[in-house]
Amino acid sequence: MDVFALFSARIGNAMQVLFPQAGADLLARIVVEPPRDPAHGDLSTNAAMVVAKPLGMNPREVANTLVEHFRHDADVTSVEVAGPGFINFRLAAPIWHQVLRSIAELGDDYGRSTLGQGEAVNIEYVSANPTGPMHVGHTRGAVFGDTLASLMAYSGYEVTREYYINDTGGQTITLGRSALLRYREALGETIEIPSGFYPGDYLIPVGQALAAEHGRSLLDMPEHEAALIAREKALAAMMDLIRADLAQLNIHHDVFFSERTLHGAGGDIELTLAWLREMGMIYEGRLEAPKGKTPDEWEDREQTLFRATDYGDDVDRPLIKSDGSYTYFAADIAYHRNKFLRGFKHMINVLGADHSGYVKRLQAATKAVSLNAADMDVRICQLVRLLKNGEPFKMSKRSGDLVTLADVVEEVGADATRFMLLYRRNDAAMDFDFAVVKEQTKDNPVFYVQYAHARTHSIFKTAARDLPALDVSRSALAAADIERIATPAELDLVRVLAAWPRTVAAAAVAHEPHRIAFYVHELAAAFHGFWAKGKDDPQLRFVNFDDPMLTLARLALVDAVRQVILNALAILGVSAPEELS
RNA sequence: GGUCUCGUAGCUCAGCAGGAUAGAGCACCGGAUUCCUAAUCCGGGGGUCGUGGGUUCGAAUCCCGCCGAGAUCACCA
Repeated sequence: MDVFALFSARIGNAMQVLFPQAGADLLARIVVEPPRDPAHGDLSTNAAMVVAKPLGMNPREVANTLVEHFRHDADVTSVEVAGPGFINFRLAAPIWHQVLRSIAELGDDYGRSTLGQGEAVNIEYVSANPTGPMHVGHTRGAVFGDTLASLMAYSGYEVTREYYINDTGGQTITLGRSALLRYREALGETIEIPSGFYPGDYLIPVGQALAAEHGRSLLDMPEHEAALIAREKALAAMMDLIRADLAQLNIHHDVFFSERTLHGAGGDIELTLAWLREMGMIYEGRLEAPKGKTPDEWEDREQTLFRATDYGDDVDRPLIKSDGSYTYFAADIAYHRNKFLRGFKHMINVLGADHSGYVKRLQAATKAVSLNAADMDVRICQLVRLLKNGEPFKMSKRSGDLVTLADVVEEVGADATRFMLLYRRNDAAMDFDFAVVKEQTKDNPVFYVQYAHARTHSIFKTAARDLPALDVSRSALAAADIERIATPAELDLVRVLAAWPRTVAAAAVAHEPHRIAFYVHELAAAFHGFWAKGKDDPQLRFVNFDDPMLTLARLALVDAVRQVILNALAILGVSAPEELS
């Protein structure tokens, strides 16, 4: 149950009855939300202010009419007009008790919704080039995309997690040639790796595998042929490497889409270009050189262009290179048409900061190939600056100067990595300080939240120790006399729990998983705060020797907190240990 | 030069599809431990929300100009 949704509906209905002259579009602007200042009550609505002016009425007059309507509502203890025309509600205890029952009943599903109405969403993230292990730069987008996918799935969307493999083009040839050098090395030659090649150690096993499989036979064929064989081996090995890296953060994709399958005669690129041509979205023309910074090798030539400007892009985009092959973007248009034809009307791409210039053309492509039937949201993850005690930090174990994802996970663990990366908005650059992340104090939000969860379990242990006769099974908790939850401090905690469904829905709509991280931190704080009240006032302790029934009711509250923390951490992909060592 | 993102307390950041006196953590100051894990809690000081306009009953939030920081700019993927 979502109290805000409940009252939003009730207030909407009341307004419709009381002010039939107000249109549906006007009523849609009414918001029911928790006031920023808790002193103003539990719920607040702007209904009167929204409606007043268009109806030529005084806001307070409208408000008073609505207040009269709710004055005798049993679920409302007080309702009053405030400020310029806000209406503040204070809800009766039974409403909060219903929230607790609802959490117990729904369990893992408390917060789950049908917001997405089962619509298919394709979320593409990571899509790192298969030329080496994952580095930190990829990690933020990987965690963000994975969590967004979980969030959307939890909110009723049919989510497909997709990875686009760039397994064609010049860099893959370079990869093949680099692997070939390692092959020679495996055969006993002393090699030197020229600049422009991939120098990382991670290609050594690929060279060894090639030697084991082919003996010396690759040496007898032309380099470019041997490189193609080496390329296949290397690509497969790199994808295995990347999958293993992602698995360390519990990130998995449903679909690995190979760019290569788009190419070739009768392939998607060819079909898409033919279709675009038919639709008049392609023409032959010239582009102006970019102003300010003219590339050295700029060549003014007539080329095949996609009318991206018709769909909001800044310039039209080339589709065919001077050597006759397709541009990367041509493949990307075909790829997004492929997504659309697979039934996705909602697409989300998670990209790194270096792709910010790519957003408009991607959206243009999506609009064009779907004839405006699909939407594309591009979430840019800004840079992560690695620090150690405030100093810029570099580690390198596996690949040149880069800090790898595996390095980070090894250093701070998967939970901390995920949580810290999610405890920021995606579109702001962030610092990631290893020293802080490794700390096990309240300065570290991961441990703060996990500790709150562990504490809920610890309370149950205490209860079992101190009141061994008390039945605290699931069914006993469900039958607890929940009305005993009545002090203001307890109800404040329930209020935080009540905000969970609303928080999830808002985060899903906005595509902002960080809100989940902030919420669960807030819930942990509310819980720790209530726990500490038991120090000053033993009556507020969860476990009360003299009153087993009150204890049981309080344990039901603790269980609800446990459940909601668990639900939030599940979306974030962070584990919820029952005790911290 | 174009485009995109960001600019909120000394520091790191929230601010929920414009709302009522702008919040949290760190740091700083002062408290709480015979008692459910002090891995925690309570209190205090500290901000012209970069800046100037505009829209609105109402702007940190939306629009425009300017200043500053970062990213990016055909034929790489």
